[in-house]
Amino acid sequence: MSATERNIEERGERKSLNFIEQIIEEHNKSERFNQKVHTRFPPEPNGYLHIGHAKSICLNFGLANKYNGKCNLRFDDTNPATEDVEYVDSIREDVHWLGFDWQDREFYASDYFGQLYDFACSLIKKGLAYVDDQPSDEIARQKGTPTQPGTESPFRSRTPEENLDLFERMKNGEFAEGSKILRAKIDMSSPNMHMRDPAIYRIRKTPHHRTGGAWNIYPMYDFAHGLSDSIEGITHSICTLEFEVHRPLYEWINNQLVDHKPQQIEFARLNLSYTVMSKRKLKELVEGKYVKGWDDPRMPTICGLRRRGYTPESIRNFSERIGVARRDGIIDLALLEHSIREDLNRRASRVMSVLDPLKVTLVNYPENYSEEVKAINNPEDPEAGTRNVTFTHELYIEREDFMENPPKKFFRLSPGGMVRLKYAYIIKCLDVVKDDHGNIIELKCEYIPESKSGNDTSNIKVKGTLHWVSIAHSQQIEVRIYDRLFMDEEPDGHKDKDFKDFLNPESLKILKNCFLEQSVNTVDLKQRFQFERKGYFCHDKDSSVSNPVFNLTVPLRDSWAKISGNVN
RNA sequence: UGUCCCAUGGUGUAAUUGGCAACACGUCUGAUUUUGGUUCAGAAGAGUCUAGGUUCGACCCCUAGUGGGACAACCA
Repeated sequence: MSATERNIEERGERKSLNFIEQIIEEHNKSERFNQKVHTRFPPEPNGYLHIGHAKSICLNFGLANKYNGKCNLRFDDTNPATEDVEYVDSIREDVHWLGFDWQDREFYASDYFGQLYDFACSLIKKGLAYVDDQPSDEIARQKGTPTQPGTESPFRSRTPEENLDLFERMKNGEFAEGSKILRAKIDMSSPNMHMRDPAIYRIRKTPHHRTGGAWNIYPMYDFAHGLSDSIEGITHSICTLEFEVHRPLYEWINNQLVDHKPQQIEFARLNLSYTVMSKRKLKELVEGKYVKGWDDPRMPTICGLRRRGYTPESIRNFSERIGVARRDGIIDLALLEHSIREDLNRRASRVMSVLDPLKVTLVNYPENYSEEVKAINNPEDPEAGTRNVTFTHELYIEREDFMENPPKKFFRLSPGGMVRLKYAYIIKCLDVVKDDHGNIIELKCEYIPESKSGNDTSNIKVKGTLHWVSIAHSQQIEVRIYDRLFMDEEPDGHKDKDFKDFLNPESLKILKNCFLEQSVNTVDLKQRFQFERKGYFCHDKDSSVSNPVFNLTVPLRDSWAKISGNVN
């Protein structure tokens, strides 16, 4: 656990409990679950996990951890038509990567298909479930509307014997998909639509990714979920707000069939500004090639954030900070960015890289000479030590660090102006070289020999310090600059517009002419870097030996951008 | 013309009913700084959706209203 996490936790323990913790502590007082806390994270393996899932994962595992309980990983795989092992693997990887361990408790709703079938039979025997032969559209019609009661199915009064027989034959594959369905017999006039004889088992002849062709019928979510929770001894079944209206059904089913009855608790799902979070929309972005895949660094998926350079710790801190409640809202993306900056500031090695090079020639520095200057790897961490960087008469600086006609508060390089090259010398700009089109292509500068970092006797005070690389001692790299994927705070919050209308055309900029100091070995890189004065970067999997690629994780805060009006 | 949930600075969360409200992010000042980063010091910003009620006392309890959300998949 990090110092930040500990601080947050201590603050939390000293102060208030979130509403779920309050419920748990009430249960502990009343001994409802014998002081036990057992949660589960129940993804459906039909898509990749995103930052919203991370909130749920941190919540479920975090609560278990806090109350000395356990948290299971359970795949809610009751719909073979949409699910796949590809997703199972990615989910497993993502939960692990986030830092959580479910030990030997990796379960699948499909593990319980046998038991679930038996439970359905008992429901039938109790006269609380029946097989309906009507087509789905007819059943839907009879459901009524939220304001009008439904009507009862003509098959509602079949005898348990007949239902049992029919249900068994459904299982045996005697009937076509959609021709019959098992429904719970509850109340067609309930104000809660979910209580109007909900479907609990349907015929599906699609092979299941785990049970293969063993089953011709599959339980519906409402039937399988609560019973799976009960089977696993879950005490607190935490889910998002949209399941709130399912809670009466969740409880009805468990009340009919089992002794151990978990408590379902709903919380508001995470919404992040400038992004979309629904699986459907993320899938649309991937399939429509608006992004390069589920792990595109612009995606809010766990794998996308990972590739972007986010650390598990930063995501855990983020979920701690956003809290948990029952009202929906939108979290400011700035909070996520703050979390990763905070983490990377502490641990990322600083290196110098020029992303938009402008050549600087030091006219008074010997041509065939070079010196090694000492650079600090991480000012936040003395243990990180130092490294040497080579200094010569031909350098690159950042193009934006020079202005021919600078505004007042610009304290970088300009004609006649002086600036320090970090860890090296102060230089003075003597001349601006332009091409035929008037573009600046080079600066002729002189260096001040007495100004060398470490033993500066020049007595010159400069306001700016620039990063740089020696042209002869740098390596060319590709840098991918990412910005928010959407230009609107709530891209899916406009009734008359498609969320894709707000796609940011500049969400990815590929810079191929960047130069990185030689000290960095760009082969087989796992660590994250701060490119001085620019931001945090990580090595991308698209890298090759001849073309190293770095992703921008997040830029440094930039108060100059605010002053100069170049705010993102 | 229904049922249920929600409502606290810009954003997100707090506040054993009992000191006109705290924390984080964001914003703004200033200091430090060989990263316009970090750090440090400070500031602005809500009187808790509205109206009643209970109470000596309400962000908190009750009622009504308003606003937002959820609910009619053989999805989860």
